[in-house]
Amino acid sequence: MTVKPHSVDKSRSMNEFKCDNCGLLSLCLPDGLKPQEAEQLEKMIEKSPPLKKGSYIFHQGDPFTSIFEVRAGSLKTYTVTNQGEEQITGFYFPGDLIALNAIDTSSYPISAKVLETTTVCEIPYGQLDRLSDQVPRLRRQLIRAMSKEIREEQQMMLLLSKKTAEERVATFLLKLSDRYKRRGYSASIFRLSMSRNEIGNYLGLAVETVSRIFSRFQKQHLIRVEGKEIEVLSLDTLRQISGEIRSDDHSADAINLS
Amino acid sequence: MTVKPHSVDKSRSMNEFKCDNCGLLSLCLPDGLKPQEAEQLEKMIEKSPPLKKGSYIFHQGDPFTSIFEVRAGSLKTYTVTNQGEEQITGFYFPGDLIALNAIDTSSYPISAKVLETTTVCEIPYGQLDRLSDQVPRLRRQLIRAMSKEIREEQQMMLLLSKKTAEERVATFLLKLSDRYKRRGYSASIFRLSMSRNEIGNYLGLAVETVSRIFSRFQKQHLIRVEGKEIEVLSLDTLRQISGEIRSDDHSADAINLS
DNA sequence: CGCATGATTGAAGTATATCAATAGTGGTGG
DNA sequence: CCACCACTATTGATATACTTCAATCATGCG
Repeated sequence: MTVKPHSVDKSRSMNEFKCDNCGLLSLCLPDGLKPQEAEQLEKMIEKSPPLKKGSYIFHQGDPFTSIFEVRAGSLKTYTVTNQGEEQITGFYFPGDLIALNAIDTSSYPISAKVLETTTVCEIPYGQLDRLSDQVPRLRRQLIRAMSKEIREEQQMMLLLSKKTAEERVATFLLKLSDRYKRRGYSASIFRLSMSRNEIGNYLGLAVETVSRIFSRFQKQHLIRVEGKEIEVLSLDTLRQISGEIRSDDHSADAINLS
Repeated sequence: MTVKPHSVDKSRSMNEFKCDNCGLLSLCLPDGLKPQEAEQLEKMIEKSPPLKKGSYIFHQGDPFTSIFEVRAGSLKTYTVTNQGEEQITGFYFPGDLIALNAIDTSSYPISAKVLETTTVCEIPYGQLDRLSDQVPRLRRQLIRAMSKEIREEQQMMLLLSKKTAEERVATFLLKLSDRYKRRGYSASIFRLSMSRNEIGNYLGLAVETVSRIFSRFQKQHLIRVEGKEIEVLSLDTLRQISGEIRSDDHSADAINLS
C-alpha cells in the first residue's frame, strides 16, 4: 500500500499536468508567479498517480527528500509515540503543503496517509531550495506557508489545552467548513473524509465523545449528520459554541465574559 | 511596562554589541555566515536595553514589523481567547527566535512578555527578507528555524492530547533540562523563570496539579524542588515517565522532545 | 517588614474516558 | 446484485484523572 516518494510516477505524459492551478501557485502562493518562474517550478514537480485510500505518501523515519502538495483528495499526518499511540497532527486538502516540518531534518518526523483517493505533487526540496535563490517570490511563499502552519498549530494547542469537548468539535466543523468554502465548495454541506476515530484522535477526545457530540448537535438542530455527510445548519451558533466569536471585522467586540 | 518594537533603543553606542554570538548566527544559524554576510545582518539588528520582568516585546494585535531573538533572559508568548483566557504558546531562551508565526500577517497573533530581566535583538523583517535575497544561507536558516518550530508544536499537540499530567510535567522538565544543556548550562540544576501557574497553563493543567506532581516527584527523589530552583536527580526515570524513551544516542537529530 | 501574590495541600465535584453492548456501513466475492 | 463480514458508529453505564474550591503557608517586592 505504501507509495514511497521516489516511487511517484515520473512517466506521466507531458502537459497532462499543468501547475496553473497548483496550490503552490494559487492557494499557497496567492501572489502568483511570473509565467517564466511558474514554468521553472513546474519542471521540478512530479504529480503522483491517484493514490488509494490507506496508502502512504511517506512514513515517519523515511529519508526526507521532498515536500508535497495535495492536488485532490485529502490525507492525514500523524506521529507515533513510543507507546505506539498515534497522534494526528493535521488533515490536508487540495492546495495544502505537507512536510514543512521536515525541512531541517534528515527524515520525516511524521507519516502522511491518504484518507480517500488522492493525488499529490512532489516537490523535491533540494530543487525548490535552489530555485528559491533565483525566485524570491517562491521563497516568500514558502515562508508564508510555514508561518501560517505555526499559527494554526498554536490554535490547536489552545484548543487542546483550554477547550471543552463541545468547543473542540464545533471548532473542528467550522474549520472544515471554512476550508471547503475557500476551495469553492459549499460551506454548509460536505463529506468527512476522516473517521470519527480520527476526528477524536486529532481533537484529543475519545471516539464516543465525538459521536455523542455529533448527536447532541444534531438534536439541537445545529447540524445534520448522516454517516460521513455533514450539513451545518447554524454556522453562527456553532461559532458561539466554538469560543471563536470572530466578529468578522468590527472587532471592538466586548469581552464575552461568562 | 510595555516596550513597543519601535521603541527599542536604537541609540546604543557602536560596537557595544556584536552579533558574533547572536543566535541567528549560532544557535539558530548553526552553519554560520561568512564574515561579510554577518556584518550585513548585524547592521540591521537592534539590541534592546535590558527589559524588566513583566514588560512586553509586543502585544497581540500590534502591527508586525520585526522578528526578535532572545539574547539573555527568557520570555513567554501567549494568545488570548475571546473569553479572555490566556494560552501560553511557548517559552523562549537565548538564541530562540520569536514571532515566526507573524511573518505572513499584518499584526502579531501573540503577545510576548518577559519573564525576567531580558534583552532581545530586533530584526526588522522587511530588511531580513531583502537580505535573504542576497544571502541564501540566511534564508535557509530562517526556514530551518521555522521547520523546527512546527515540529516542536506538533510535539506539544501530542503532549496535550495524549499525555497524562505526570508525563507532561516530566516532559516539560526534560525539555528545559535539554535546552539549558545545549546552552552550556547545567542539565540538572536550573532555575524556573516561569511560575507554576504559567507551567500549568502551558501544559494544559491546573496550577494545583503541577504543584502536586512536583511534590510527588520530589517524594520519589526524581527531583529536588525549592521554590524556583530545580534539581533533576534522575533524568532517566524522568525520561521513562515522560513517555519518550529515546534510546539516547546523543544525536544531532535528537528527538525534539518538547 | 508587611502585604499581595504565588505555592502547597486536602476535600469534593465533574467532564470525559473507558467498558460494554448494539446498530449501522461499506467493501468483497460469490 | 445481494449477502456476508469486518469495521465503524452510536448509545448507555460506570470509572477516574484532573479540576475546582478552600484553607494555609511561603515568598518576594515595594
